[in-house]
Amino acid sequence: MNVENSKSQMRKGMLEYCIMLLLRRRPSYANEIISLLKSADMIVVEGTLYPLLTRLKNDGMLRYEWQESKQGPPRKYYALTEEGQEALTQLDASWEELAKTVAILQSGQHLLPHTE
Amino acid sequence: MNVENSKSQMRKGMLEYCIMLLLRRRPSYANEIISLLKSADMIVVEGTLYPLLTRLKNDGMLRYEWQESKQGPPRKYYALTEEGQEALTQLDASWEELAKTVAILQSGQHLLPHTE
DNA sequence: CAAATGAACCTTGCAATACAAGGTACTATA
DNA sequence: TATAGTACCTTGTATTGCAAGGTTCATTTG
Repeated sequence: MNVENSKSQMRKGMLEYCIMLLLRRRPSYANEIISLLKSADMIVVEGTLYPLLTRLKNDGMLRYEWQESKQGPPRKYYALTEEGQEALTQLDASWEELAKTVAILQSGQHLLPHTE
Repeated sequence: MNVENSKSQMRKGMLEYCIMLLLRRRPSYANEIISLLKSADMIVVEGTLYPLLTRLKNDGMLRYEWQESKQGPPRKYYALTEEGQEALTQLDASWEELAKTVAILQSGQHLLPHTE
């Protein structure tokens, strides 16, 4: 992921950002991520999440580790890499900017001098 | 546009919202919208904007009106319809929610009780 | 007055991606 | 041993942002 592109990505979706925020706290596996996001009122489904996790892993943002579970099959725990942590820091900044932009648009300060 | 769908849309892009925010202030035409968004640090290009305006118009959110210009060809001024204004109010609320969700995720309050 | 420039409009094709739907494998329980 | 539950993943479709290219009209310039 390059940072130039991040604002563009952010326009499309907050999802990557939200998932990385989750993983900043602690490693997690797909079904847990879905539950956690649901508990934060953000809906995600498997068909969205799996490709996204793979994408982030291929971009070097995440790595995973198989871990046995006491109930059911083993789980693939994803965690942020060093690179992922740095990227996330930049996404934090992008989110700040985006929120600021929206605030400006909401307040109407975007008005240009009347050039007519 | 149905409101059920709006949060989903918002995940993908803030663009519709931002454009409707602009038009809440006053009617505007495509090139001006691009300039205004640029001045608010949000990049949009023609190939994105025209289809989007058409979509919003077809959904009943916008209407337009031709207006002569002192320089160059006439301009198509877009404005929010009644319905568009109502939808925008709901988008305001969706944005609130999204921002709150992000805040929760940033703070780590999303952690579920450890079910192991 | 012809040509170039600029400002407005719009369309087409591509790539990314969210989601619905469906599929596989392992574990535990009935 | 069959069913349910939990985990993994893939495929196909629809949306949509964007790059690139195209048209029209008015003004300016050669």
